[in-house]
Parts: sequence; C-alpha cells; structure tokens
Amino acid sequence: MAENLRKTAQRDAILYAIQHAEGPMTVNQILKEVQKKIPKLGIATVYRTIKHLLKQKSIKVVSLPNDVVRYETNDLGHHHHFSCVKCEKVFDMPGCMLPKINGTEIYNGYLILNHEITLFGECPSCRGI
Amino acid sequence: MAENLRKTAQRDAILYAIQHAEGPMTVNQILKEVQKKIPKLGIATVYRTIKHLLKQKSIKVVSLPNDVVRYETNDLGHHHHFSCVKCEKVFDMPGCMLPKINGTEIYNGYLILNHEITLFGECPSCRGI
DNA sequence: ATTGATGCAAACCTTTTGCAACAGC
DNA sequence: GCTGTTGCAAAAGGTTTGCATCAAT
Repeated sequence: MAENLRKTAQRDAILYAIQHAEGPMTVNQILKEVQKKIPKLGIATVYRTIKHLLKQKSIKVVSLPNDVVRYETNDLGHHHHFSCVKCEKVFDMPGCMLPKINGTEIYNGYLILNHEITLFGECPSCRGI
Repeated sequence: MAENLRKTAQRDAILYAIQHAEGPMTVNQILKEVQKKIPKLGIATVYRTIKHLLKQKSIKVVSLPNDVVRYETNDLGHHHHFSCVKCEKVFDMPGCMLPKINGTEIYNGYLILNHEITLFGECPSCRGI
C-alpha cells in the first residue's frame, strides 16, 4: 500500500514558507508564518508535513550546534551555515572550504562520505554594516 | 552569593565517566555508566551536574546533526567529530582542515569567530579494518 | 464514495523544578 | 549546624499519535 499523497493548501503553504525563507526555519517559525494564511493550522500538521517533505527529500534537516532543529529546501546545493552569536539568526554560506568529497576519501581509516561545517560569529547587520 | 560547590561522589563519578569515555557521551550513556557505581543515581542529578560542569567549563556541548546532544571534556583542544553512519558512534578527529581562526576573519561581511566540522562516513571497525 | 489529511486533545518523552531528606564542610 | 546536593515526583516543553471530521480525488 504505497501512500497516495494529496495536494492540500496546508502542504503547499508549508513548503512555500520554507522555500521562501531567508534561511533554515524552525518548526515554530513555519507555524507562525503559515498561520498568517491559514490561522487554524495546527502544529501537528506542520510536524506531519515536515516528515513527508523529508521523506520525499524536498527539504532537509539543518541541525546546528546549540540550536533547535531547522529545515531548508534540498535544492540549494552544497553549502554551509553561519550562526550569528548576537542575533542568533542562521544564514546560508555558499561555497565550501573543504576539498571535494567523492566517496572514497580515507582519513586515518575513516571513510569520509560527507561533512557539515557551521561557522559562528557576527553577521553583517549585527556588525553595523 | 557566589555558589559554593561541594565535592560529591555523584559529581566525581559523572565527570570521571565523561573524561574516560571513548567519545562524547549522551545523558543516558552517562546515567547508565555511573549507575554501575551508584545505582540510585537520578537523572535529575545528571542534568544538574552537566549544567555545573558546563558553567565551570570542564565539559562542552557536542551537538551534531541528526543526533542527540552529547558532552565531552573541554581539554581536548581544537578538534572535530566523525559520526559513523553505520554504528552511529561518534569519534574525535584531531586536527583541523580549516585555516586558523584568530577572531578577525571577515568573510562576505561575516565576522568568523569559530567553526565546527562534522564528518560523516564509516568508521574503521564498520569497514572491517 | 473512498481514503488520505486536518485539528484537536491526549499521550509521550526529554528536561527542569519543587521539596523533604541527606551529606559536605 | 548550616547550606548545598540528592532522589523522587511533579511540572514543563517539545513532538507524536488517536480519532472524529473534513476534503481531495
């Protein structure tokens, strides 16, 4: 019994919110944002929709140190994140400072398949730029 | 009223467990390990002790993507972590692939103060080595 | 009409807190 | 003896689940 997913206003709005956000969003940010359009949206629907979107790989988990879990679209390509220690916002950082990983990298006996980098510091607006 | 911390068997055992672990430990791993010595140890004591150890900077948070929060001693120097996608263990990876950060790095307007790298892949024992 | 999706509330699980008993100093 | 600490249980937070109703197909 393969699941037969239906198109609903809630799912459309949730995915739209994630796609059009400045950076990775928390569950509560998603809830508040979508409730502007659909006030009766319940938190359970957000969680369930996130699960579906994750399963179909439309979005991915962004789990940064010392932060709640966030979600972003999966079409951004390889990039990393910057976490501002002042305003606590999270920004996407295009590009990568590490050499490309092709799935055969061995380091001290460890096979490296992937990596995540989180930068911490002060964002431009918190620096007054 | 500066807090006057006392030395107790529980705190000693909890710190000992973290210091002598293979890698960063979860709250439950700490609880189970210390309960071998102090069976009546409560989970609340583990959480409270972790808070104290964090405040006095004896330990630090290790919060990796797609994993529960872990803790490790704070005397390991700059290093990163390897998360095995097969056995799900976390290992310390000495050394760093990124240039040294001295607190004045500017990147696209962002002031970089610190960074964390998590590598994902297969550990030596899961690779059959 | 069928069956997946939603909203609500209850259930769950992890973390925190209140409190009386305990124990370091 | 004073006061910080512990274990227990209750509370608080965040996430999941059950279920009757709603709605996409």
